Amino acid sequence: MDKRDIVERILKSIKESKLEKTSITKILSEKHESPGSLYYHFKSKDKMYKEVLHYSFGEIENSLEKVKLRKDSIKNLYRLTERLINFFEERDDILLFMIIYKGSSYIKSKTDSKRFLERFKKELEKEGIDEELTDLKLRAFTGGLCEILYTSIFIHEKYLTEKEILEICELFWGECK
Amino acid sequence: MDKRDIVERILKSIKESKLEKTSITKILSEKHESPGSLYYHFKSKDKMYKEVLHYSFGEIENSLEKVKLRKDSIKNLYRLTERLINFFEERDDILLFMIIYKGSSYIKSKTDSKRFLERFKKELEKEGIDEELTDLKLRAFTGGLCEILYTSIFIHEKYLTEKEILEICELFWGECK
DNA sequence: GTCTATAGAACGATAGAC
DNA sequence: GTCTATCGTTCTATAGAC
Repeated sequence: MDKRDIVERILKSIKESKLEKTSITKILSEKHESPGSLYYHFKSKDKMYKEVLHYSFGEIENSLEKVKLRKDSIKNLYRLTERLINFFEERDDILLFMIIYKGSSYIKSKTDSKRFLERFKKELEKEGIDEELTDLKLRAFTGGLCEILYTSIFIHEKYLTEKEILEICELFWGECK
Repeated sequence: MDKRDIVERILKSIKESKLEKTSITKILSEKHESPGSLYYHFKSKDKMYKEVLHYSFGEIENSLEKVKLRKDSIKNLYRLTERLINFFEERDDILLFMIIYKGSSYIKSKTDSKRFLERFKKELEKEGIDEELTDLKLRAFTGGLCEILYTSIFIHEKYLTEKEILEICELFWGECK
């Protein structure tokens, strides 16, 4: 058992049992382990959840960093969006956590600093849109995308079609010339 | 104490203490009441949360119903959006609940039937957009709007400016001619 | 319809052996 | 680094008096 293992188990448990029913007792009892070993790695449940948040943001960033960007800006936004969608469809546990973590008492910090959005931001800056509008757009994008993916994956239980992905891109980034 | 009172107290507690720390014991102890009276009104915590969801959707619907619609469609979408924003700024407890309820184990139903979106849908239909795209747009709108409002109200602790509201409308509904 | 009292389970966290 | 055992608290829910 290591930190990463604990974080992954918390994500799994949240997806299956939601926030209130995700407990230390529970994630241990599955594999008949003991709390002692868990508290060796983390001092408290607070610290565990903070690590879950940090890990989740990190995974998204890592995934986006693999996208090779070119010089023509709009296509870059399309590529980044596509990758983000693929990531969340693979890691629907992280998707759910991204949506609901604001409701957890274990994450008290008011920061919502989504560093992974920086890559999108840089592309938008190339187009010369003023910063305030860019931020608004990016918040609309993350919120909107998460809601769309949540409904598709968890309610309708299917992935987005290529057509839908294209429509999302056009909605937020404009038409691809 | 009646059903509505209990629901309001749960919303208040979630806003202040988040999901895991919102308990029957807690919402009672504030006013030194007893669990007996609470369980007279609701059979279980599940039922209470279901009522919170139902009540929250209802409040949004009631608020939107007061918007007088005219024949020119785009302005109607603007008016509805403005009212929705005003509502959520007044009822930030309901806003938070709308965002995070998916993470609660007490709300097991997979329905996300947001009836309050029907009013927006009808306006979009007038423009002759196909239904699939309309649904996508509406999901993007709700998710995006909630994320924007969450960041503004809970992180930056301020309301949206008129300019920002206009930009949101333009982003989702196109320019107002 | 609200109270007191309490059952019975689950929780987070710790101490100390190995 | 993982184990067993357990402390003290809090939880949902119920029974029965008023």
